[in-house]
This record gives sequence, structure tokens and C-alpha cells, in this order.
Amino acid sequence: MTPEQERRLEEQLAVIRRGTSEMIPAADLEKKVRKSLQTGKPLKVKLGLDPSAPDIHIGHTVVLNKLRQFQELGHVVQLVIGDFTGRIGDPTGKSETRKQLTEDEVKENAKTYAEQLFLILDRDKTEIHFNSKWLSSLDFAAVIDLAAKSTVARMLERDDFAKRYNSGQAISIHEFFYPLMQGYDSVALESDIELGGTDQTFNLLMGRQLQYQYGQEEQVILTMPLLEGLDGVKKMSKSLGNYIGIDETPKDMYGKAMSIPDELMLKYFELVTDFTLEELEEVKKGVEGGQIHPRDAKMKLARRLVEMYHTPEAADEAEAEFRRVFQQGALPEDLPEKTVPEAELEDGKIWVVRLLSLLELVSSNGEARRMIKQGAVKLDGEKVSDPDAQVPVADGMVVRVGKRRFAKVVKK
RNA sequence: GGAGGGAUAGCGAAGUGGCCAAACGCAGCAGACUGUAAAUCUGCCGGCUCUGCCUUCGUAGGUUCGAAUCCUACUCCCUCCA
Repeated sequence: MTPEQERRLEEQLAVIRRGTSEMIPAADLEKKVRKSLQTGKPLKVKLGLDPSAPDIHIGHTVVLNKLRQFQELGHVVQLVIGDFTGRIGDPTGKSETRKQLTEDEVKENAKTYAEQLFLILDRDKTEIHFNSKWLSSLDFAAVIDLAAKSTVARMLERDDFAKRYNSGQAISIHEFFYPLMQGYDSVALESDIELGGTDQTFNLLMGRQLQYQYGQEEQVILTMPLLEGLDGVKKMSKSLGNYIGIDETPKDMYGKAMSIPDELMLKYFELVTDFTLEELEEVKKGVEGGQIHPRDAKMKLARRLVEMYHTPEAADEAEAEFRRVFQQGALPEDLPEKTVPEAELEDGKIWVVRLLSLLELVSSNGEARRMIKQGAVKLDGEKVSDPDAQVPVADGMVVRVGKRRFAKVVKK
């Protein structure tokens, strides 16, 4: 290698290392990158995607950002859409068997994925694969052959299998095939590197093992830390509702970012923004040393997120809005308008509870009563405290429930 | 194939004839406070025409003045043995 190549090797490794949780094995990574530099052949970096949840949130971006970095280093990304896996359905959720997807749905989801993914990834350096292409044609003999390449003991090393096994919960046989299928994807694509969250470690390792057994050079595993969601405890996920979607409105994105627990702030800075290492360090020191107010740091985070997925102007607006509504308790810029039919009125008046229901500010009359009793309801800024009150309705009246629910009345 | 255990509100989990619309925890919502939709504290948290009424404790029947609790059948889940 020329000194120039050595320098680039170090450069690449530094970028790759940043923020990663584990590299297995680190030595092989260096070997792969070295070889790529020498031969001029880009590395194939694989990421598996679940086809059933095509809404990307910033938790996903932890891994996606890393992929993007690989692309910037000249490598190629292999996205594997697990359509075959998705068609079988995931058995783990006892309460709800995951919906089995039709081919059309998978296609539709893949399209949605692509749209969102290319907000982050470079389209020209991305291959999209569907794993049904190779998995659906395996016959039973081939499946047995695949199954023979691992053991029950090995499967039980996987954390969630081990837990379920030990606590006497069921594990279906075919669940053992999930890691095998995912691993086989790597064989089919001859991947050099596979990325995933730390929870994927076992599956990723399976890819290594299978590649070895099928006589290929083994892929290197790169795991990224899991990002906790808005609750600060559980992994960010759509089903838990603790996520920030990358296609959310600036206002929501900003607000949600502000609602993460303070302790999580720095992790967000590191994993989901494009702040440089120096900027990161500065914020970290500032917050820890007390020079930067945690709220201001968080506002910076929220701002940057909006800038990344929208525009700086949108970020300005979102911030102004946040200040107005939450810091000053004022009304938001544009209130959703809801109509109240004249027929509901009697002498121009209406029962408050009924009004709140009509405006869809509450989910039931019971809730409306509760809100009123708790002093959360205001009509044009006037608190209403009697659940039985009949109130006059004026065109353009602003109804507010709590801090976040508003409606502007339009009579009809 | 045999034996046993289980199914309770969004989730987890108590409750084994009336005091159960059902403890408790989590999540959620509201209020206070603040430094923000953080943290903390307090309250609420099935529905309704709400000091009362109605519908809920796997499903369908039954016993009883009265059932989440007892009986019968069914469905689903789990464990152990073979």
C-alpha cells in the first residue's frame, strides 16, 4: 500500500468506528477496507429491512447514517427487503400474529421505503434486493441443508430465545429459521459487511457463520447502539408510539425532540444528527459544566433535526411556535378549524361537554367531564369549571383542552 | 396419547360468592411547579342524559336473591410425561 492509501485507510476506519457499538471482528474490518483500497472495489454493505413497517423514524437513521457514511467512502449499500420473511409472518407476538403481506403490499411498502430512505442514502450507490428472490426457490432438501448448518444449542444462545426457553414460553421451530434466512441473505449477496442494531447481533453473526459454511469470506458485523424513544426507556419503535418520524411536520418533530428526557439528549446528538465531533464535544462540555442550559441544548437538537429533514426556515418556524405555545402558553399559529352545526345550538348555547365532543378534542363525554373538572378546558381563554354548563358559541371562538389540544369554532 | 396450569381493563398483574367498574405497577391524560411537551409532586384513567344508570373479567349456557369468583360445554395458550 502506498502511504496515501494508508492514510485513507485510517481515515475510513475512523469514520466507520464513530458511534458504532461493536465491530466483529475489528481486525477483519481493517482487512476488508485495505483490500478495497488496493483493488479499487467497493465493499458491499448490507442492511436487512422489515417490509411491514415502512415508516422510517429517527431510530432507524442511526444505522442509515452509518450506511450513508459508507457510501461517502465509496462503498455500496445492499438493502435487503425481507419480503419472504414478511410473507411468512413473525410468530413471536402472541397476541397479534404479524399480518402476512401480499406481494402488492410488499411492493407498495418498498416504494415508500425507497422514498424515505433516499432522504438519507445515495440512490446511485444503493442496490435494493428482495429476499424472496433466492429464498422462495429453495426446496425442502436445501432448507434441511441450511438447517443442518446450525444447532439448537447455538440457537438458544440468542438472548430472547434463551429467555423464553428458560421461562417456559413457546418457541416455534420456524422461528429458528429467521436467523438462518437472514444469514442466508448474506450468502446470496456475498456481503462484506452487515449493519444492524445491537439487538441484531445474533442474526448478524449467523450470516458470518453461514458464509463460512458455504465457503465464502465472512462478513464483518457492525452493530449500532439502539436509540431509546421519547419515553427514554424503550427502544424507539412505531408500535410503541415513542418515535419521531422523519417525514413528520416540522412542528411535531421539534416538539417531540423537546420531549425526550434530558439524559438522552447527548445520545441523540451523537447518533441522529450530523453535528461534527467538535460540536458534539462542545455541547457535552457545556451541558455538563453548566454553561449551557439543558433546554437550550435540546432546542439546538430539535432545530437541527428539523433542518435535516426539512429546511432551516421550517426550523425557525417550529422553534417560534414552540416558544409561543409552550413557553408563553399562547395560542399556536394556525388552529385547526372545526364546524359546529347551528342545529346543535339552543339560544346560541351548547352544553360544554357536547361541544368538546363535537370538536373532537376528547374521546368521550366522560373524558370531557374529567378535563373540565381538572381545569383543563378554556373557551377563549376563560376557564370552564362546571361540566353541566351551557356555553354560548361564537364564530371563531377558540377552545382549548390542556396545553396541546386546540380548535377554532366555525358555525354552520 | 396422558397429567396439570392458564385466559382479568392499552400492557403487566391481584382478586376465588356480595364491601368489584375490579388492588397495584407501567403507559396515557390533566393540574401544579419548572428549565421544556425533561425531572418531581398531585389528580384522573369503561360508557352514559354522571350524587344515579348501563356494559365489561376467553366464548356459550347454568346454579344462586346475588358470579370475575361455583357448575357444564366449547375455543385458544402454556408446561410436564410419553
